[in-house]
Amino acid sequence: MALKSIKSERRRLADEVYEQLMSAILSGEIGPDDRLVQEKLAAEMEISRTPVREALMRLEQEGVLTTSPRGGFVLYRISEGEIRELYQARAAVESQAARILASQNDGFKNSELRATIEREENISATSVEAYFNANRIIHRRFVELVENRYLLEMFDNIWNRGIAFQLFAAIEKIDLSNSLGDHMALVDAIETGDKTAALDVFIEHIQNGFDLQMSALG
Amino acid sequence: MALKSIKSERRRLADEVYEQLMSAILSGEIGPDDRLVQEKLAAEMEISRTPVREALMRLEQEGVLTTSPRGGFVLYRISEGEIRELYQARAAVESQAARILASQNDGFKNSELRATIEREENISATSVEAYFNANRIIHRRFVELVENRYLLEMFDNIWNRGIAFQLFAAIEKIDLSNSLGDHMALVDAIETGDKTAALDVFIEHIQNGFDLQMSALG
DNA sequence: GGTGTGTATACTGTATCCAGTATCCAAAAC
DNA sequence: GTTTTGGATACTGGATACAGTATACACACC
Repeated sequence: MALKSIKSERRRLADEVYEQLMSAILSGEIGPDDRLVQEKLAAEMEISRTPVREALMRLEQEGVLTTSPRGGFVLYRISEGEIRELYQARAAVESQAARILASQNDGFKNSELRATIEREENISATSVEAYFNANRIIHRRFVELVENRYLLEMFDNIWNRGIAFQLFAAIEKIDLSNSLGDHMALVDAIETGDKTAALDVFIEHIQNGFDLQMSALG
Repeated sequence: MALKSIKSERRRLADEVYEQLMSAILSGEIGPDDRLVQEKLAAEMEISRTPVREALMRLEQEGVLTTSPRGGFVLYRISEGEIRELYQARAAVESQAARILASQNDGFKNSELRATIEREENISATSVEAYFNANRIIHRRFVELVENRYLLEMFDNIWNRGIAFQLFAAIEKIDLSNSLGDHMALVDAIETGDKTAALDVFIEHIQNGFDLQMSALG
């Protein structure tokens, strides 16, 4: 007899709320002009304010939301300077991931990366979110393969902050089809086994993304 | 008439609790065998459970605490594998900081770094915490000077996780007096303006710390 | 003595309640 | 018409109340 544990890791209601809000933000259902008020949300979801409050505060702490002076929470409006900082932080995490992958130079991981890129860039998506997601999945895969929970956590943390504006995709979507070569080139660099080269290529790739972003914003 | 704003940025009670707990952990007042129970803490601090709960959950989310099966929270016991990951994450953040500082090669910042190292290593401290703190301040200064809030946030996040074990100081304290040269060498590398060299030196420095840590544990 | 079962206890998550504070609006004063 | 000001309103943070669940302990049974 081998019964499976049923308890499915004690889920808090707040987590549910958190996820719902996150996906509503990602899908654009919640926009920059929406004010999120505890009471309203609680009523809508037919639960009490307590778990809603928790979820909102967590999103605030993560930099996705901010308190509005009129009460309630709104999407955090990132400044131009912060965008630069965010890209720098991204570079730190992802380039270090690349460096590690290069030093491992694991054939299986490399082909896994290529497969992911292939798969995600072949999606026939038209919406911005779809592009954002594809790009995110590709970049995330590099970090996942390092098998370092903290790096991955930092990665998610950074990308979540850009979520409301699809920051890291706003431009890349324009020519995502062209960028296939770019992403593959990242794997190429890793495959040389040259740590420094791999790191540099990543930093450059991200720098390019930043430049495009900036020129797009004006 | 120029009156100063009085409102002193709306402080939440939960923040107070958070800080008290954090410093109690840092000072060792709260040890690995202590169980933190909402009701008890609330009673002790003479407030309700609500803000206590918030603070505890925040510490849990940050990886400092974890829920005990018997209820309550306890210090998160980091595994050996996680220590490796944590050092890797540190390397990502701090080496990228070094890279940026090298590219700026700002004389003022460099001397600021030297001053900090000088100051902190001259403390005549005997306690582990004091050493931990000095080391933390030194390393933090590098990241601060990059003026990137996300990098700094990641730095704090990482170091907070090691807090309960004074992870990053456990060894360095042994020969902190010898390590003055080491830290100064970091600045030297930055001062060459060679981005890659600066990055590599940092990675190596952190790697050394990890090796020492491991040999001490194992 | 060891093993299983029922019951008390401890502690949590969620709901509700209460009090304070900031915002908004509209009427009064200039 | 503009500014001041009193008061209603909206919303939050914190306290309290409630109910469910997991752990621990003691007693019964073999």
